[in-house]
Amino acid sequence: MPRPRTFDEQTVLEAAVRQFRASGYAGTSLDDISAATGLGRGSLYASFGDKHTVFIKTLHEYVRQALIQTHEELDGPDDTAIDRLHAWILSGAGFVLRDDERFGCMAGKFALEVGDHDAQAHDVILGVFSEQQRILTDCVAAAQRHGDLDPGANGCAIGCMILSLNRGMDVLAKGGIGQDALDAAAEQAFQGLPLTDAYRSRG
Amino acid sequence: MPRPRTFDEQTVLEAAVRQFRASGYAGTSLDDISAATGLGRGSLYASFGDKHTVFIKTLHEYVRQALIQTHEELDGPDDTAIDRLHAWILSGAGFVLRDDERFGCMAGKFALEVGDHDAQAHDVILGVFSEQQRILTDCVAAAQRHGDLDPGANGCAIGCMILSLNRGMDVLAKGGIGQDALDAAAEQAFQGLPLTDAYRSRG
DNA sequence: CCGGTTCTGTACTGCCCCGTCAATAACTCG
DNA sequence: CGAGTTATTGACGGGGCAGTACAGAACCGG
Repeated sequence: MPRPRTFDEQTVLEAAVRQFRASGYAGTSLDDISAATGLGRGSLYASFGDKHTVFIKTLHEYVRQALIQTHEELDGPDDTAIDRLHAWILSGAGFVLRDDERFGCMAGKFALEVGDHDAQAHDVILGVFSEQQRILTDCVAAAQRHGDLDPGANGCAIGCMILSLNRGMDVLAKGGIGQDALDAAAEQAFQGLPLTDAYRSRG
Repeated sequence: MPRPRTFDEQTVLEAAVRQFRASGYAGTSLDDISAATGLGRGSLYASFGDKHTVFIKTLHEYVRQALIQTHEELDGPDDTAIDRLHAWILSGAGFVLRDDERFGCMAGKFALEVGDHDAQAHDVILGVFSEQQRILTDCVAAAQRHGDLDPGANGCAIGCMILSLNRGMDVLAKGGIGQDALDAAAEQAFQGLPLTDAYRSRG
């Protein structure tokens, strides 16, 4: 009975994510989204609502994928938890540069652009930051259980510190600070964790 | 002979800085700037050029003031260098919240918004980040001279790490992460510096 | 008091943008 | 094969935007 859609909702959202990440919220017009997704303006409105609704949906889509990725990178057995943390900290340095299209973290970008005056976006962004911090804290706890990190350390503070560092590296990388400096800073931060003698003598 | 200006260039630039920080580049119209500064559009064009020129000038103005402030906070005698570093790291946590108008670092904001496709802005931003990193590195060196930090440590990496952490805290604070968590993360980062036994036993 | 020079405000133009609407196309069930 | 339902397209209107142009106001030396 009904005419079927000719587009895949997921694909459209991913294109919209790229567009918003490239141009920001205020800098992206509906025509841009229309061009990026291949959908006409009418179809966009019919299927996704107005510009702000599209934006929130793309933000949700990004968060969904980002959290999947963060889980993949940090969840795992206790005995390699410290290695996962190490890799994650270092990866932050090259995140912007490795990324195919040189985007940084979308949540970070929009925390600064619309975090103040867009309550819906703020909620989504706070959600992803909180969850990433939680995943990091879990990974720290795993490393503590395995005896690689001081069991008396404040895992929550360490998680927040690592997350903060990663977001900051996005900013500096976008600002033009070189990868060498960021790599050295990341390694410095890792060495500053309360690593146990057991880990240091082994590593 | 000529009719004198009724505005102070500095004051106008400061108002423009506030406006751009509040709304971003794409989100700020010339009417917004006109309203914020009290100048008509004609005066703006005659005195400051077009929108992008105004923006670059405001960015320069911000950078000028930010670097003055960073010098004030970090320059000083060797024996209190470690305390200045400590205070600076902790202050990053409350930067956004302490700030009267809850802005974060302007350079960080625009590194993410226009860093990719605005070469002039990129240069200014890279300049302030590089200089802040240098000031931090100098302060680290001072603390090393005084025996509070391991003299073998890589001061440049530490400076970059601290700067990265500060920019990241702006992002997380804007994203809604609470000040308590950020304070704890900042203290964690400071304790992770290669502090000497001499400092720890004293402090 | 007056003229020249500079500043200031407003009105204007052309463009883009958001959101909507009506007409058209595609599909499936009967 | 036709009718009803839904997707899609392209065009339209109201509004805001950047940048310009022009007329008037303010000032100061003579």
